[in-house]
Amino acid sequence: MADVARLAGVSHQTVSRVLHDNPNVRGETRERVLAAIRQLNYRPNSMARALVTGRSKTIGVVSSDTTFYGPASTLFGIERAAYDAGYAVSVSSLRSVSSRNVVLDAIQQLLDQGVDGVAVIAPLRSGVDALRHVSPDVPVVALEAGQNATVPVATVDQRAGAAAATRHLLSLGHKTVWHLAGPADWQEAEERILGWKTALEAAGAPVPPVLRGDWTARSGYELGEALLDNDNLTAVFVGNDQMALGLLRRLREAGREVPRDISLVGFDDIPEAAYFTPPLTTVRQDFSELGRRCLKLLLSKVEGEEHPGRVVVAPELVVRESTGAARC
Amino acid sequence: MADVARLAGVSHQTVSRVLHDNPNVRGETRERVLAAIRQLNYRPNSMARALVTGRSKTIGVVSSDTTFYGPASTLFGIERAAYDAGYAVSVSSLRSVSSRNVVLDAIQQLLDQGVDGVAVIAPLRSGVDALRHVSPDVPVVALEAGQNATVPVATVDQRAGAAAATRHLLSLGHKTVWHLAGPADWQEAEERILGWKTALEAAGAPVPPVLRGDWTARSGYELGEALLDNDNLTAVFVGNDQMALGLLRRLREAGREVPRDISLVGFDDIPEAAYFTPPLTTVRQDFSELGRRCLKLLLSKVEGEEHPGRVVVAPELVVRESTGAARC
DNA sequence: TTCCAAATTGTGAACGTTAACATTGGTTCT
DNA sequence: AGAACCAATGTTAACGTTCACAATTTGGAA
Repeated sequence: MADVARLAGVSHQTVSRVLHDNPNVRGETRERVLAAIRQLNYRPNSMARALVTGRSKTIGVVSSDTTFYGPASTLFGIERAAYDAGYAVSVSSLRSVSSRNVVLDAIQQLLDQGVDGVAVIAPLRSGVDALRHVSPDVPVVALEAGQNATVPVATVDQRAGAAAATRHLLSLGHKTVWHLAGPADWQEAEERILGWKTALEAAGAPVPPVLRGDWTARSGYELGEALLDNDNLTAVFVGNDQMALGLLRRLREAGREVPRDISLVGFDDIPEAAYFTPPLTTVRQDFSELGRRCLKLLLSKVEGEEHPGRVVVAPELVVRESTGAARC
Repeated sequence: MADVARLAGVSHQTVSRVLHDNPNVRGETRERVLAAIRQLNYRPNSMARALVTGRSKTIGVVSSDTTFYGPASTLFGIERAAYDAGYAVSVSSLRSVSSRNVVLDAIQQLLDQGVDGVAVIAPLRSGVDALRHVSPDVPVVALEAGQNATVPVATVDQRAGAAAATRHLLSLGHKTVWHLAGPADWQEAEERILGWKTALEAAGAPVPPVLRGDWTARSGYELGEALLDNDNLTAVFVGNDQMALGLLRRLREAGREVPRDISLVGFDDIPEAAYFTPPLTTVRQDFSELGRRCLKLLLSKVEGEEHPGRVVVAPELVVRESTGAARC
């Protein structure tokens, strides 16, 4: 910067002013500085800037498992939103969310690293619990966390999605809908159970016991066993598309045809869902929108502005061919 | 830091020395400083440190499409390796790799942001081409780039994987193997074609024309059409698992059974592959290993050390139920 | 004791930027 | 004409580290 100033015959401060589009610079001077910048191929040093301003224009994202479709898409959504807002993104993925300290440590590490704020993709209960221990003045927002979080939350309305899926099946004439849920410590799994149960009760339908999977296709396959024992089974709302895939496979092996014998609804709308056999009816989450809203929330918290404690994105039921009318 | 020094009754430099485990500090002094650090809950400012050392202990990753399984896993692999090496990771995902400037701009932006080095997940030809224009002294390594790159490359041996898949099918008695490839501008797609073709030629089998998909299940489904026209078709090596899924669906619709009528091999081993109908034989890539090797390569380039221009990770054929002996 | 080397600690100046205030010169107003 | 302002620019001091030395203390050997 000193070099640029010297070449342009001005002080470093004037260079700084040109860089910041400060209006109090004569047009001719500005041109001279700009020319010097180009000639020397000068790039501002963001570290020095961050050091003096206390702002790094970087946000941190701590994510549990970036190989799952949901977290990965969420991360991607945040990244795009951040880029558009002129922010860089630093990620920290946890190998396990076992102890609550893991989450807190990751946040602290990101903060030490100089990020302006942190978004925590905390689909697990334990992760949400950890957030209870961050002091309210550190700029942290959570994604996919439940109601009772102490930090601002951006989330897709899981309950509404589950309810829509359940109502869809009921409206096709099914007497009731079984539910193959995700692991108990996943917040989303609980929300989906709640939405499913509420919809069932509202329709006066019996509420079957909840089956627990672990989101993998394998668990969907294995839980198919328990489901098959039951012979008045005609409709299943599955907690995510992968498990639905596993279940689909198990049902086929058992000679049950979808949707003729059994109707299935998944959750997530992974890109492959439209190519399952049969194409899967599922609930789509808009991760781009979620990322945008999350970032907006985070930045307003960084700026210390007024902000809502919770933003909610609506999911969308995508009807394909895995659901059909109940057999009489 | 000044506060810590004051509280411990030493100079700031001594605090710095304690922080760096410098041996020339008396044990008792070290304890006093450590106590002060704890008491004040002091955290070193990484910006200030980076400013003076010129090292930020951060690497950048530019990635094309983090929603595809390959790039996402690669990113995750790098992140883990970086974490273990004490490095933070800053990501920059491109919405499109259309123009070559997009890649260069992303690299420059990361560099401006202060990263020590950049790993480019550049599966597209255009991305690789862009790398030709980065000067050899900027610490950049590419992943999944081809042979003719001018920067160091870490990659999975696509050719070996494709050859293994093809040989597996030939060994089951199939007269030849068709190939459903990825888009022409994807480096990996070309490498897989090359491996497939080489294996075919080595076995003296005829080489059918290459079919081009775009990695999505949809394209696999649609290209099934062209494949079905051909009636001496018994084996297909598909460029990735998603397309295999789509093809699987198309074959089922056409009444062709897998593996009885047609054998299929995919590529990637996505978590769902084991739960396709039937479970998919595929080629697994070890992304953790790739991430580790890539990081090692990048860091040695950052340090200006001696390093190999190219590291290669071996893939692994995973045999499941989508492949069987050719019908006589 | 006396002195030298090693071990320990301290000092001042960087790193590259922005913030706050000071200075200059030219207008405008009275 | 003089004061008072405004626009344009410059000056100095931070920000929180590390680096290169300088200064002090310590422990033995002479």
